[in-house]
Amino acid sequence: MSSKKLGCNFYNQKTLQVAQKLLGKFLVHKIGQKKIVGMITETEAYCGPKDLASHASRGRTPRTEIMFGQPGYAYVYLIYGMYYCFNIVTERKNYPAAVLIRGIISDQRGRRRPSHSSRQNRRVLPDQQGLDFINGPGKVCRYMKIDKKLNGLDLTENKFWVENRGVRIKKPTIKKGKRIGVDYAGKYKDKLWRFYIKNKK
DNA sequence: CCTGGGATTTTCT
DNA sequence: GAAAATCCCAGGA
Repeated sequence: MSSKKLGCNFYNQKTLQVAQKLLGKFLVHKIGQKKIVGMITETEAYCGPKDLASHASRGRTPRTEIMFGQPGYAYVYLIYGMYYCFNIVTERKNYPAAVLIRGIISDQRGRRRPSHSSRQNRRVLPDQQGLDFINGPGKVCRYMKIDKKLNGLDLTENKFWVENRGVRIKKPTIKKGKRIGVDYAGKYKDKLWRFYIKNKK
């Protein structure tokens, strides 16, 4: 079985590298006896203190402190009052960088979404192969049951991690695009720092 | 196809 | 007090 949890060394590489290498890796969240699993299909890189799209570009704040920490930790924040976004901290301590997980595929067909405010009990629509495509950082967190309690968690421990199951994404199947929702970021807004697997978006 | 607005709360100014 | 690394739905063309 080639199923190996990614360690600190993996995350301590250039963020643009980590963002691409995370495609095809599996996110695992263990809750009691159960695991929620999804294969990562879309990521975005947030690279260093000068990246105006990054929360860390305005320096250390209570929220962004984790981005300045060790690689391999979870950075989870709430946006628009109702959605969480999950990132993985990359690169060395004191260099603020992270990869946002924007999309996954799950093989757990027909799961009900966790109830959420007034919108309850809607199903994730499976495709013909019985896979659930989950596109968007807010939906990834809803599906994986990621919330602020996981902020600051060490992803090399045994609660929430990323593992390699031997899926290899060939270079030509990795597509690049502009990051989403960062029009305010000046010359950084058009960087092609979003990565996704061809035909899995 | 497109545009616009509501939900809801943390964060920074 | 405004904006935010979002999502969903309604309405018009």
